[in-house]
Amino acid sequence: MGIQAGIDPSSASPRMNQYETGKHRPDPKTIEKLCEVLGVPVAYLYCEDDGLAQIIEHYSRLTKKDKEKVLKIVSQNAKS
Amino acid sequence: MGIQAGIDPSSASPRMNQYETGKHRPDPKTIEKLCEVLGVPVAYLYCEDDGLAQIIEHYSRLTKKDKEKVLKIVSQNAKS
DNA sequence: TGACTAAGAGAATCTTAGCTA
DNA sequence: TAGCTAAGATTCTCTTAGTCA
Repeated sequence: MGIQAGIDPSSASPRMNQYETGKHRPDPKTIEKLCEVLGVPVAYLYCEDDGLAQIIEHYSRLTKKDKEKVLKIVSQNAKS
Repeated sequence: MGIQAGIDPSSASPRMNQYETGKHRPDPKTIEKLCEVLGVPVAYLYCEDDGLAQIIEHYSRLTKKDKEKVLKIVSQNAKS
């Protein structure tokens, strides 16, 4: 289709292969939609560090208290 | 220049304006280079949540013990 | 049938040239 | 001079058509 109004199922297979082989990357709009469907923040896909990836994946589901705990650890360490 | 072999200083000004006005976004290679220069992980730029952004910004500088503490909080909460 | 690839179409950014305060 | 914009050149992805196991 001419106008890009969503993800076209008929070309999903070639695109996935192009991503996997490294020939192309998904463009930003596609990345956003993938993340919506997957229920993860966009930042998650740009993460090389596995530990950081876990944090990003679960951060939004943390309780307020646990978010505070994490931020405290991070900001205390940032001072030094 | 024909070949894209880096960030061209002579067109930096229009590009920054195009990013600021929302007319264009930086392409992925440019984003990577910007993050190298800024010393932040790529994921940092894709972060809407300020708390999470702080975590990403400082995570790589945490001590091993503090990384473990953070991961513990995240994984405990993920179970429920 | 499903996984994968090549090549052209289409859409996005980058560059140049020029305008505005 | 610095900041900003328009439009074409360039580069990249997406689609189609087709091959291969």
